[in-house]
Amino acid sequence: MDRRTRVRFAPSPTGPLHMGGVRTALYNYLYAKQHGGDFIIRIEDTDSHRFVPGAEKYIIEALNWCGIIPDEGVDASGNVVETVSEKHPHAPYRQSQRRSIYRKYAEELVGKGYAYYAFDTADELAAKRAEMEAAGQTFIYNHITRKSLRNSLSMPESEWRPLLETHTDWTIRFMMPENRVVKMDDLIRGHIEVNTDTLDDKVLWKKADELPTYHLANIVDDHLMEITEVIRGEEWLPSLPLHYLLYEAFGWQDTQPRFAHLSLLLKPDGKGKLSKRDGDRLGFPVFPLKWTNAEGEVSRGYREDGYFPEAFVNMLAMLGWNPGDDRELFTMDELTEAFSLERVIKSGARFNPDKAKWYNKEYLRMKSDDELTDLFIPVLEQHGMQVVGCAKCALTAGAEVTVQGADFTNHIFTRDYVRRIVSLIKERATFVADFWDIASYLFTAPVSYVEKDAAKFWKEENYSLALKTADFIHDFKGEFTKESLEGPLEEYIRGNEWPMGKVMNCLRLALVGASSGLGIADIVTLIGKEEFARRMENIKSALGC
RNA sequence: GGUGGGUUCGUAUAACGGUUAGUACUCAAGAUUUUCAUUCUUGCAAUAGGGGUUCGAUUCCCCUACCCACUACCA
Repeated sequence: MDRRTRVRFAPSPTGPLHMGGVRTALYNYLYAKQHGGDFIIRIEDTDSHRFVPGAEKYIIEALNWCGIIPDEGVDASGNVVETVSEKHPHAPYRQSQRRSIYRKYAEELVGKGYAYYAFDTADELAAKRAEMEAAGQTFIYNHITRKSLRNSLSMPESEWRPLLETHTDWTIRFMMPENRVVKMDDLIRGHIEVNTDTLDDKVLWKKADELPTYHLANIVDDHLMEITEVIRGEEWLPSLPLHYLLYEAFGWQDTQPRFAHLSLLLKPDGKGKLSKRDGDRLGFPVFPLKWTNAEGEVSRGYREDGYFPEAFVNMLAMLGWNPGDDRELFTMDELTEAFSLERVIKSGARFNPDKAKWYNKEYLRMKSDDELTDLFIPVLEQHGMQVVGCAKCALTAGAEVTVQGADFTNHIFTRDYVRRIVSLIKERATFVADFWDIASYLFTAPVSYVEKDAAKFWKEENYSLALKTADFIHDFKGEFTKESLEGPLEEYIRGNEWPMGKVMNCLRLALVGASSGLGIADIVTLIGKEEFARRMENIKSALGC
């Protein structure tokens, strides 16, 4: 009764982990941490036909990026553990490497009369299914049909026993009891009852691959690994009765885990569950990390799109769960503290890309200027800018001593210059990459002027005043900082009774190339008088005066 | 078709059986600002439908509608 809490995330390496899968892993992780228990990773690769190279690595890397670190099943260098150790007592954690242990459990069920050998080929069954469907009926392999099919129940032992050796693709099927009501409890959905007559005799083990199917492997491993709660997707709810019956057949009811089935993530619009196509269609990632498939098709990832993992995780956590009050921003530790399966929503949650962006924006403004500067520097370098005065940057010899803040002709800037800009623009951005779009004019002079804005402001009655204002700024004798310039500048324009908006926007046009951006005092003190003068000359020759 | 699950503003969600049905995102308007953005204020907008039970139902029960999942020797 006082068992240590142990939960597991058991993905199938058939492709990149979908954000819904990340959420399932997250809820498992939060549950484990909250109860001071273990979070285990197990790779369910019993279907060799659907194996995708690289998928396993992707899944672990994705979880790692999200801060969802397994206690067991994956080692410190991110590899799935294959050999038993104190920390990983249930190795291997890949079902394909556990194949030897499943057959005996399947045979045990046959011996106890809970399962039987079946010799029908997949083709035969498919034909039968098609035949009955054509007649408007549904084929189910169950207590009614199994008598007329080829198996150890319908054939005499003398006939089927030799087939075990000669036949290469027989299976072991679970013998679903007749007309029994299975009573189940789900931590999220409550009590559920299902009559076994609606269920079929599921394949538990297949000779052709010498491997179990999901159902058997899952139950055996959950039992062996002492799993206490199974938190998984809603698509498993229909097989819950089978799983209950399997625990019963093995006599493992005492340690049977409790189950919680999570609802699915739905498309932002229309009907159905969220798919990769929705992301392509509506312009958002559905995968945590970028993924390139065998055909070379690339799927974008939240990481590459510039999302912070904390924001992504926070957003996912709130999709189908809430703390019961109005709080929306949570660190992983706070989520661990507040999480509860009781407050997980039963209905499907429609994913909202706008909300995901909002989360990132919130996290971006919580970051320190230094941290954001570090992230912005690579973006600047991609745009051909060079930043000096930081360990990470490639330093041109002597550059640090010669550059005073900004060198526009050589595109060299000090880290401090970048940091000052970051602190001014961080509230305007959703992603770090936005910084460039917002502030490129602080690194390189505008090469064109937005036509609409130019037409609106660059008129003689305005720019004649702006030119005089530019002279005033140029001749300003005080300390050339925003703080000391701003007041006198405003005073100067107001004192002359000039239209503030028009004058400022003419200057802004020259400095930014558009009528948007930071305050004029901010811009000129940042770029310096020299660059300011150059940009005034540029606009005069470009637009005339 | 069968079985199971689900249904509160456009979206995510809150509401011991008693609230003017709250909050956030989006959107719109206004204020502030030298522009843009930010910020602030305000607004738009929901209990799927029908029956019960009850003094009283978003909440409990039933029916209908709609949505989703499952219905493989895939997970």
